[in-house]
Amino acid sequence: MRLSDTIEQFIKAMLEQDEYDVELKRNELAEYFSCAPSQINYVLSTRFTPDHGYVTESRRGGGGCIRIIRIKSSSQEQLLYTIHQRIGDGITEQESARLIVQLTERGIISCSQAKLMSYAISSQSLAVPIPDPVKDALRARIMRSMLLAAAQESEEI
Amino acid sequence: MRLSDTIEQFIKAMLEQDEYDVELKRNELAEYFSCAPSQINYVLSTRFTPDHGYVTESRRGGGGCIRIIRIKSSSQEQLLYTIHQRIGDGITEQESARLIVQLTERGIISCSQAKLMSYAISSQSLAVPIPDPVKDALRARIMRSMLLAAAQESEEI
DNA sequence: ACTATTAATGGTCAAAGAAAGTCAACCCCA
DNA sequence: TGGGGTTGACTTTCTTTGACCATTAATAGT
Repeated sequence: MRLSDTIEQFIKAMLEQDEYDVELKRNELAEYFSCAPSQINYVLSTRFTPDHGYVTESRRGGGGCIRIIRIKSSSQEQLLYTIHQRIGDGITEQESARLIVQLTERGIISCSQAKLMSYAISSQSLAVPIPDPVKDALRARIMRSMLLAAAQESEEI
Repeated sequence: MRLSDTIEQFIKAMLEQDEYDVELKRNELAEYFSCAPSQINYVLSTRFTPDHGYVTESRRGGGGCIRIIRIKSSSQEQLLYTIHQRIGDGITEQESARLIVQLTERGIISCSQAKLMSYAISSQSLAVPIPDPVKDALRARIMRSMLLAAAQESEEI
């Protein structure tokens, strides 16, 4: 079995117990598996991405660590996945607005969240000198991030 | 846990009780935590700045001490306005993070809103090929928009 | 009283240390 | 033989410490 797979399973086992999230030391884990620390990054970036239903955070420096948060597989996550598909590499303001309305109507996100999202990706917000295609790409990224944040929220209840 | 974090929490716990401000002896505190006195300065300068919602004063010489004051805001609208002013033409991810934490701690925005904002202006979101200064400008615009949205929310209550 | 000295504080800054991130080269097997 | 897996050199970020500096209160000397 590949080392990466072993590490992946190890982390998933940790998440089984802790349920919601897990904190780990990159160097300790690398030591434990006798591999290069960057191997851990590889595992995270190939198996613990939002697409896989996870978000990661980290801190450098003394006492630093990596935190892996699982987004529960619920109807929310399914929806997020779908939306993920719908957003793609770029999205216009109108398309975003439509998505936001739909999500609100289905009660997946709150009105407060909807408003924040709309404002965040409004043309007002993005009124900086960059080409339109880049703006659409940017809007897509911001939307994805915000939906991820919302997904985490809906799970913490 | 990091020493700095421990000291930060210790000070915040003191502030909880006294509500408004706290006076402490740098050397005593350093002694208590068995660290270099300058560690206290580090904690103050990284976690108790005006950006974090605090100001500090100090007096040297015999009987000298450090005073940490929590900036009190007259009203939510006032604070939102102030912060709005503080954003200017550009803002980094870290500065934004500080603002968001401050607003959350004061109960002006919810955790849900805070998370959404953090994610919206994360470097992840803004990972498109544009120069850093433009990113900072963009982040400023998005932050302003989102704060505006939040302000409208809190008005409606 | 007035000044000089000393002791008691806190401040600054740069270097060392302790993580994690990045990236490109290599490795290997289906 | 091409794409996923592995490694290590280099970078970035955050923390901790210590040597040296600045200021002030207390005290000693006149």
